[in-house]
Amino acid sequence: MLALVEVCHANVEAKGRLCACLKPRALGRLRAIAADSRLEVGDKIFGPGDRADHVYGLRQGAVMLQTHLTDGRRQVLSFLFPGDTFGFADSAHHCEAIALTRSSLCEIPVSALNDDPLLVNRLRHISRTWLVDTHDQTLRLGRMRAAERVTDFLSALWTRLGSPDALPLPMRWIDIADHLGLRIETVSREFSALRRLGIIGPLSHDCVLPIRDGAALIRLAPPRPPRAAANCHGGELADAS
Amino acid sequence: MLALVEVCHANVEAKGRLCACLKPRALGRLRAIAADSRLEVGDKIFGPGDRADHVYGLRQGAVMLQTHLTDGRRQVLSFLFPGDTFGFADSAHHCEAIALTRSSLCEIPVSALNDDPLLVNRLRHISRTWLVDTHDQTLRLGRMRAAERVTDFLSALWTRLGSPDALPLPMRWIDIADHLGLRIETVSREFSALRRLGIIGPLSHDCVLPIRDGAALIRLAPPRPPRAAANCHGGELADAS
DNA sequence: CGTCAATTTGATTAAATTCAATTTTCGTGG
DNA sequence: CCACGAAAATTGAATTTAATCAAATTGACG
Repeated sequence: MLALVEVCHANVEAKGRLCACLKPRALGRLRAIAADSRLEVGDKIFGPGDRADHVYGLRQGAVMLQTHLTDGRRQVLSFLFPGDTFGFADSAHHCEAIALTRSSLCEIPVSALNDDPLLVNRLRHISRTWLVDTHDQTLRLGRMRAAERVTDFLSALWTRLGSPDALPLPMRWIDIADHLGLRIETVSREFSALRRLGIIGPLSHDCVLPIRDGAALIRLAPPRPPRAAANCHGGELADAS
Repeated sequence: MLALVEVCHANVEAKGRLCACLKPRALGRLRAIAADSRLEVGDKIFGPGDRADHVYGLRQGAVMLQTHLTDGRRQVLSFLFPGDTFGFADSAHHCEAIALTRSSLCEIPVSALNDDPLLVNRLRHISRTWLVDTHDQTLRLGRMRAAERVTDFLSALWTRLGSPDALPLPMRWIDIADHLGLRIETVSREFSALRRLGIIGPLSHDCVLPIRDGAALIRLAPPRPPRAAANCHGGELADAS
């Protein structure tokens, strides 16, 4: 089964497709060492303190990363979708990874990743993408108001998933609230406002949000300065192939 | 001149000391390819869109990383101190690096870093440290109130610099405000409150903040679950030496 | 159909921002 | 060395935003 190839086509702007840009031979090696696993809703993939000896590629479903304060306050660090690669950490993980839906992922032992220079480069690229992404989130939390956080979150996700007609939102409001530094009520109010404006439709039974006016969604999010186009085939990857 | 060795001893918990854990031979190689540069207050090291062909080790002084929205709102992503390594990015930088004080740093061409597997590992370790750090900041912005952000920021910095009697704060209030997602007035009020409690002293002329009661500072910051001790000599570095 | 959980909506409150002065600090030049 | 002006920091209201409190509504599921 060509699982890893499927992953490659899963979504255009995934937070790192491990197998992207790999030549057939390297892809074959990767396929040989990757193990499959299936998850039910709420399953924990790893938690803080767990030994970080694998990286994970999300094939189907959705996952979130989160941390807690000891008093229970929670921050959802990010939502992961098919194609995303995660689990980067030193000896131990510092956050928790939870399946939002029934999911399937492939686990790759980090030891195996050190052998192939192409993969090492690929991983480096992915972890840099992660850093940029996290900085985006920092800006969102630090300098945007509630309505902006919601529209920016939605428009970023919409763009990342390739501007589809409907956005999968497999998480609950409370998860979005804990991601955006807001309360459930505020998230609900902002979604209601967007619905009233005709920008989004009502969330369907199967947790899919119709995007009625993507352009307006992007217009409502605070604009960032144009970013140089990141080319997956360029940069440090070139000199390794 | 043993600049990179100096860097190594600069501070205990730096956001990555590139030369840490290097054997003499590798250190020699690194020293051979590193270039020095000196910066004045406000100097830009790189900006968004600039080609990311070097990584930087801060030897003396202080630097901040920041991003902007087009309407001018700013987020200070992090403050860097001697020993910190920065500049990780794909082909282009996505944020701006500005010298807070007269500084000196060493520039290392990324091309040179790919040769030594020990350095590659070291860089991987550092960029993971970065990710953890950024996630800490996400939690701070997303789930802490103003007073907590300030005490958590100060106590983290205090710990990172080795619990000194006085903390160097070479940035202006506006920079701290833009880092913590607050306004200058709020930052000022919180510092005043801590001063009234006798936890900190008045900021001295040379931008040094006396820490009168570090234990109280840490007690006021919202506690995080205990984190597994990260050992610089352990983890993935072991299998490369 | 009834129950429980999640969401939505409204009213009130608390927190931080904004606005508005002052005060302090710092650099410059007399 | 001191005076002056500009910039930064402090402090005090007033205002705004989002949180909190409190129902009411919707929806999933047995």
